[in-house]
Amino acid sequence: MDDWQAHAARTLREAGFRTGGARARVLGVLGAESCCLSAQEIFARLRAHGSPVGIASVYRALELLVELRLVQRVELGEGLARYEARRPDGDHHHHVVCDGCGRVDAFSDESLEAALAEVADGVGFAVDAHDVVLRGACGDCRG
Amino acid sequence: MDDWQAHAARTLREAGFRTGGARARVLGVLGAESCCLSAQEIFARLRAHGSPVGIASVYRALELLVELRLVQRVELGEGLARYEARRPDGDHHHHVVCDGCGRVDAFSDESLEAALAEVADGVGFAVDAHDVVLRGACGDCRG
DNA sequence: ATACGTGCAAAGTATTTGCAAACGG
DNA sequence: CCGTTTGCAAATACTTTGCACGTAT
Repeated sequence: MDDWQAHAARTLREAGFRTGGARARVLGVLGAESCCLSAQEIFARLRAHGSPVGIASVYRALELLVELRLVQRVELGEGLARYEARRPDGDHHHHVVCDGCGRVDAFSDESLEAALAEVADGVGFAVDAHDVVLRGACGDCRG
Repeated sequence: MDDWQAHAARTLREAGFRTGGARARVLGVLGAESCCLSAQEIFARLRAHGSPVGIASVYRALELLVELRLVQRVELGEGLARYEARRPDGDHHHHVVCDGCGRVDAFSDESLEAALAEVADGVGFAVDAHDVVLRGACGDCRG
């Protein structure tokens, strides 16, 4: 569970980046959370924790982590971006969003992944990531 | 091809909305375009065409059209929303985005849709829409 | 005539950028 | 030490809201 954080820190160092300070604290927050967080949420948690981190540093750290493929950027139709750790395997999932209350659940499915892999070969791009978002009404909001 | 525009106008009227003015002009732009446009792009086209439409009206029209399920809202990771006509059938597609140059292509795949339909039954939500975005390098940007 | 729609301008949020000070190696 | 990283504040960009005027029905 903490594996990812160590892996990410090592990858950063190997790529020539320093790891002290804000960058490491962002890693800490993302590593502790299983699902997607917004930049503002990460910022708020760090501040609540007493870290005098700046919002700009959070954005810069996230941008770098996405570039290094350590973090996945996700958009759920809220007009903001969310970020989550890209863990080695077994954890790959997608999201379903409630149009009524905004609730977000995660799901994963083998045959969906298989279909996606096949489609990726058909388009003319070298695909290295994908996102799926389902949209509808959750149990509480149906009626 | 123009079918959708007429269908949308009729749906609006039946739902009790008036169709003159900005609303109709937004329909015109969306109906003429096969792929996703941003609110700002729609606004720019109308202005270029000489229509003194306001950006707020474009956003309000799009919000309404999305609510009536006449338009699909799409996010491709650019930090803005895109919109495209929801045509009856045969036109359902998804997008693949180049991380290098931002180029967007469309694709569609039967077995992917089948997998999505099956997954939709498994989550606890009443799913009524889905989005898939593939991300990678286009032919020109690979190297 | 009257409620709905519209354009403009101002406000609100998320995100980016410039810069001097702080910091890691 | 020296270049990277950071926090702050200002700037951008997209989107929403308030309001008075115009318009379809």
